[in-house]
Parts: sequence; C-alpha cells; structure tokens
Amino acid sequence: MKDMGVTKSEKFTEEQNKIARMTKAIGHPARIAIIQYLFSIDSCVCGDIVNEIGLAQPTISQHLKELKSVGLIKGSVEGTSVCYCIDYHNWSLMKNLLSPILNLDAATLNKCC
Amino acid sequence: MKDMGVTKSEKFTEEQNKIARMTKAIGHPARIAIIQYLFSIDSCVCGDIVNEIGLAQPTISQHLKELKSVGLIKGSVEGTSVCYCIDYHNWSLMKNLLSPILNLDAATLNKCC
DNA sequence: ATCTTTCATTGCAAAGTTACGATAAACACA
DNA sequence: TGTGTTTATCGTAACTTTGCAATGAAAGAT
Repeated sequence: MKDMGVTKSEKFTEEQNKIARMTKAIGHPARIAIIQYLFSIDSCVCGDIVNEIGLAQPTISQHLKELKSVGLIKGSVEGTSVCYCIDYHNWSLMKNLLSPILNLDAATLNKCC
Repeated sequence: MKDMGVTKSEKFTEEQNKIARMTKAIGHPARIAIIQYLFSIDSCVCGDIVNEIGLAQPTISQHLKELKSVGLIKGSVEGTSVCYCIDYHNWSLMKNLLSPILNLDAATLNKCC
C-alpha cells in the first residue's frame, strides 16, 4: 500500500504543521528535562546533560539533535566537548506560534457538551 | 530485549511527564486542526469534523480518542451522532502547565553559544 | 605518536504512531 | 423487523520513535 504510517501534512495549513512540529519536538519528557536544564544552568556542556538526565549518551545525543532540528537549541564545539544552549530567538518564535491557540477564548466556545 | 521503543517515564518528574503527554497529544497537525475547529464552531458533531479535516473517519475517530484520553476534549452521545467539545477546564490546566516553561526567562539564560 | 576524553553516528531491536478498509454497535425511522 | 445513518473498534500495513551497544571522529593530554 501507499501512505501507511505517514502524517498527511498536505492536508493541513503551514501554520498547523509548524505548530505540530514544535509541540511534537517538546513532546517527550527527556526533551522537556533538557530544555529546563539548559534554562537553569550556567555551563551547558553535553556531558553534563547526559549526567543530569540519566539516559545513555547516544540517546541524549539523539534528543539534542531533534531539538536542534527544529531550532530550539544550538550547539557550538569547544575543544572536545560541545556546548548546547537554548536558541532564545526561536524559542520566542515558538511562543508566538503557540499563544494564538493556547489563548483561544472560552467566551466564543460553544457549550454543547 | 527489554525496554526497546518505550519512553522511560520513571527517569523524569511527574510534571515533566505531564507536560510531555500534553504537548505530544497536540503534536499532530490533524489534532491541531480539530482543536481549532472545535473552538470555532457552534455545533461540534463528529461527522462535521471528518468532513472538515479530510482524513478517513476511522482516522479522525482515533485522533479524537487521543485528545479525549488526555482530557482536552469530551464527547457526549446525541442519538446516533456524538458531540465533541473542548474541555475548557482541562485546556486551562494545560495552559497553566505549559506557561512556566514557555515563559522561562531570557534574562537568566547563559549565553555560552 | 599514542592514549584518553567527548560526542556523533551507525545499526539494530522493540514498541508506538498514522492511516484506512472492513466490520460492529447503537440508534432512528419507516 | 428491516434499512439507513453515524461512530467506534478491529485488523493490518508501513513508517516513526525510543533506547542502547558498538564504533567513529576529533581534539586535548601524556
């Protein structure tokens, strides 16, 4: 068969797809933990994240890659280690993307059930 | 092998798991579209949602089930049809759950990369 | 130059997700 | 009772995600 197991993005607006990409990216507890950690610490070396979270190093590396692929974090090589940080510009863009949905009003909401 | 393909929820706090469950639930364009639609319309019959979104009826039914399982929507049977609505109480709880993360401050953010 | 440290990539196993046809269940209506 | 309508569930196919051991790659240390 043809399109099994694949999201049909073409059925939705670009905005809907963007919102879903972002919420999906943060839709895992490890990635939430990573984001909280990156907001909380001074130095953001990859190895520290591995110790903090408690998953295997390749697993963390993969989660970091996903967060990076949607732009929420960025990394820079510093010797043998890599420093990861929140990309606050893109983090703000995500907030602006989500707020119109999150703040949809209860006033306009029909009470049919 | 043992725990392949399964999220290790026990490694994270209850709050982190809750946030991830919620963001994951809205991490699909069809479910974003359903939520937007339910906020926008007066009558919220399941069949209307199927027509609006453009995916097959069983697929929509499955997405509705997922949104319902995290409490973001609720449904009530009305004759042969089912009326789905936003559960605004839980929607607000989700907003309260997300805002501490979304509003993490750039001021406290270390600029190491 | 060799060893060590740090992180990314590869490869793989197991489970989850997405989508839909077919079917069942529940109700309305003739 | 039988027929049509509406939605949920089942079964299945294909793709995606999660996690980790093993391996690579790249830079610092000895």
